[in-house]
Amino acid sequence: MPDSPEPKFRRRSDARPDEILDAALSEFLKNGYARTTMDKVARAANLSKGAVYLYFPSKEALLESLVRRAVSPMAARAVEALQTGADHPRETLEQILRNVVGILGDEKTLAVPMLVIREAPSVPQIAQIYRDEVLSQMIPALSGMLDRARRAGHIRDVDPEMAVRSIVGPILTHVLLAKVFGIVPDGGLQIDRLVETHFTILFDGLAPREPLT
Amino acid sequence: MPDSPEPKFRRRSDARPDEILDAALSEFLKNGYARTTMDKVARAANLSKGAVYLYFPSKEALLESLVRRAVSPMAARAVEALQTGADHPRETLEQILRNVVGILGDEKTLAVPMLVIREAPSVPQIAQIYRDEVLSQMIPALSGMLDRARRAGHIRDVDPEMAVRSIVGPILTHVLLAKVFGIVPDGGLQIDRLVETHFTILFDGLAPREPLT
Amino acid sequence: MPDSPEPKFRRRSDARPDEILDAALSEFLKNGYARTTMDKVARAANLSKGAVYLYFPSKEALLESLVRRAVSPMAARAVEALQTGADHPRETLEQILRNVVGILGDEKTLAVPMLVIREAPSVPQIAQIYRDEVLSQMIPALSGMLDRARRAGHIRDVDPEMAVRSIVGPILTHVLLAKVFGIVPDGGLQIDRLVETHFTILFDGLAPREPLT
Amino acid sequence: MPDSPEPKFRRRSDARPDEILDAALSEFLKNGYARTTMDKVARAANLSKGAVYLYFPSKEALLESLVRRAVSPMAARAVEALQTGADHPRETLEQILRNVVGILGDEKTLAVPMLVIREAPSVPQIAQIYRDEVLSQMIPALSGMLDRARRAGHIRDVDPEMAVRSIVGPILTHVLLAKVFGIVPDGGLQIDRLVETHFTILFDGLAPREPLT
DNA sequence: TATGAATGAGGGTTCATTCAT
DNA sequence: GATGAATGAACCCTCATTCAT
Repeated sequence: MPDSPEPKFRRRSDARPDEILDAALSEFLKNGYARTTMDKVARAANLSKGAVYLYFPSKEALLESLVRRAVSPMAARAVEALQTGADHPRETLEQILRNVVGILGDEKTLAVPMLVIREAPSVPQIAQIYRDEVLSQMIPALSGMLDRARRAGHIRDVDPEMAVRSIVGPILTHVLLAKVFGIVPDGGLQIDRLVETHFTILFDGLAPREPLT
Repeated sequence: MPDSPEPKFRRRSDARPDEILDAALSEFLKNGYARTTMDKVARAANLSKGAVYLYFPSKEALLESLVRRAVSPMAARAVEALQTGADHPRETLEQILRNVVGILGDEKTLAVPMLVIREAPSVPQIAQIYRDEVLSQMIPALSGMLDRARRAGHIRDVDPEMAVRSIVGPILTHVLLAKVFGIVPDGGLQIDRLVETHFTILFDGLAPREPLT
Repeated sequence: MPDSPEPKFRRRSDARPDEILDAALSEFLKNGYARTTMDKVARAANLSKGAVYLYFPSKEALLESLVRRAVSPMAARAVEALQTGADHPRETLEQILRNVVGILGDEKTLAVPMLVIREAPSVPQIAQIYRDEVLSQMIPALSGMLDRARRAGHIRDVDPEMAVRSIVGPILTHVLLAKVFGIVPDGGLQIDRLVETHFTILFDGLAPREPLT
Repeated sequence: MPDSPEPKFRRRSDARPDEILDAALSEFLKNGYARTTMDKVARAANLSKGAVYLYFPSKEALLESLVRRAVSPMAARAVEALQTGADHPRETLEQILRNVVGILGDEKTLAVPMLVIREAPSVPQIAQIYRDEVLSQMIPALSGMLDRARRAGHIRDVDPEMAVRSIVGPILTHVLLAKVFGIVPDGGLQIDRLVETHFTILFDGLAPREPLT
């Protein structure tokens, strides 16, 4: 990126807002929303503090835009998940989880949910956005699918609403342990190992085939 | 007008620090660490702003102490879990999870982990404390127990380290959905419904006894 | 005021708010409300910026308090004016005007109305306060008195509401010319000369006793 | 999409500065000088922010030019007033006051003096301009005329310099009450009613022809 | 021990002004 | 001439921390 000698004024970047959001996301993740100054965000985007306000009216708007930007593709995935393999059992779930796992590989996509979890209590709007745009679509899609699978006899008779927690919980936990507490298995995140174990348990349970106890 | 109906001799008590921590926890929970002023904490503890500094040298020390205080009993439970039902399978896990679930009912105990998750990235000490004092004991205890159970043939051949995520994940997720996003099943948290479903899946899996696929 | 060596913390001045208001008034008059920074006000009151906010929640509150403080004694005078010499003519007016003129001598009392005139368009509250607390009492009092005097035959048949403008107008103009434009008669404000001329014209008019034209 | 219905050849006109001044005046009136941004002025003149700086070097220059522009015709009127009705009494004054009253009807002409009164203390230049170009001509003209009238026996023996305050004061007051405080007689400004009362008092005084007191 | 007035270092935001295009 | 993105200096206000009492 060899700008000749620090061009003081870059020109017409329609990309500006996105650049700023990227910078903001990175800074917010590093120190949290409250501890991040607009100046830091600006500098991370190679801009002056004032310039950020040409694109976003406030710090909160920055956070909100950040979430909104990430939410659209997620909503799309949710709808997709809803429409695919209607009442197939294992394959559908596997596909959905592969999707979810794909997210984990992409730092930037993962970053937003992490941010939302952290900041939701102080900035309820973003919790609401996330809930309305992502969760309120994803969760019913999942539990709906589980319910259909259950009625079709593909899975056992479980409470679909709660079963959803069993499906996403282990993965969420794995990520939280790693990102928040730095608890990572030897040799990296090892998502594959996680997913394999998760699936084994999810479908077949821990109990041996011939119940012992 | 020194309020006469107040207890006659002011307890110069050693309870002061604890009262302050209680107040701090309650305020931090309401608005998050960053948005809570020392003055609010002080007033919630029926003290003046300056007095808080007689017991804690800084706001961050308050947070750290808060975590440290909550961590001791948790560590104890972890050790306990480690020692009880050595290699029994289902019963031990059930007992442990009942323990965990007990925590969920207690707002105050739950509050600290929530706080840690939120503030960990900006205040690495508390993440460290929590990891060292709680997680680093609890997780190996769990996975060790799983490993023993596996070797004894009580459970199937799964990766113990990952299986831990499957055990606590659904519960953690349930709580996060509720506390962060306000996603609560009709009729309240319904921990019992959660646990029942969780156990069914955890031990027996989703797949019907006579595998279909 | 010999403070030994700059006592960093002065103690418990119930006079603080008044000191701050005095400082604010002086600064506002010098440069106008908008151009005066809170820091300047604070320094003029020998305080730090933050300390001002212990007494007044905002810059606007400062201005408003300023006006309110000045308005109370004025309202009192208005009531007084209303009650004195019911329908006497010349003497009453003379007394009232002497009152008004007394104000002109006191820089601090005069300062507030000047401030209000300047800032009213940008801070409508203070215009409202001044109108409600002072003018709405003073003007009807004056015109009421004129009306009674007229009915009693003590003055000629003039429109009382408009005549009020003729009574206070010359004095207000004299002050505005001096304070705003620096147009002062040789030898100072010379209020006496003003009042004498004003009264001559007010009661007897410019026209010679035996009309010439 | 260069708006086609717009006039075909953009007037690169010399009218630009005047348009900008018109816009500035209108905006300054609405919110005061300090609260008006250059951007608002520019937009009100259908220009970009930067373009305003092609015509005026600073915001203050805008204000100063505004005053200067308004001052020329006023000075002309003053001179006119000075030369017409040399030593006639009532008629001359009446004519002059009609002139002044004419100004009151024109919001735009009135606006500048109002602006000057507000901003004078912080922008001494404009006070000076106004004083030098308008008041320093108008006041001596008036008092000179009064002096001549007095010596000719057309009016009584009053101090001409102070009598000037009696002439313009009531009108100025009427306008200030209305514009600053919103104190307007029922049914509008009613300048005619004001002038009639003012003249009656100015020439004949309040006292009954046969003095009572 | 306890108070709370006071400090002072920012933080978010605004806006006059500049300048590459 | 004209634009509008960009700057940067303040400004208002907050709040953790200090300290005389």
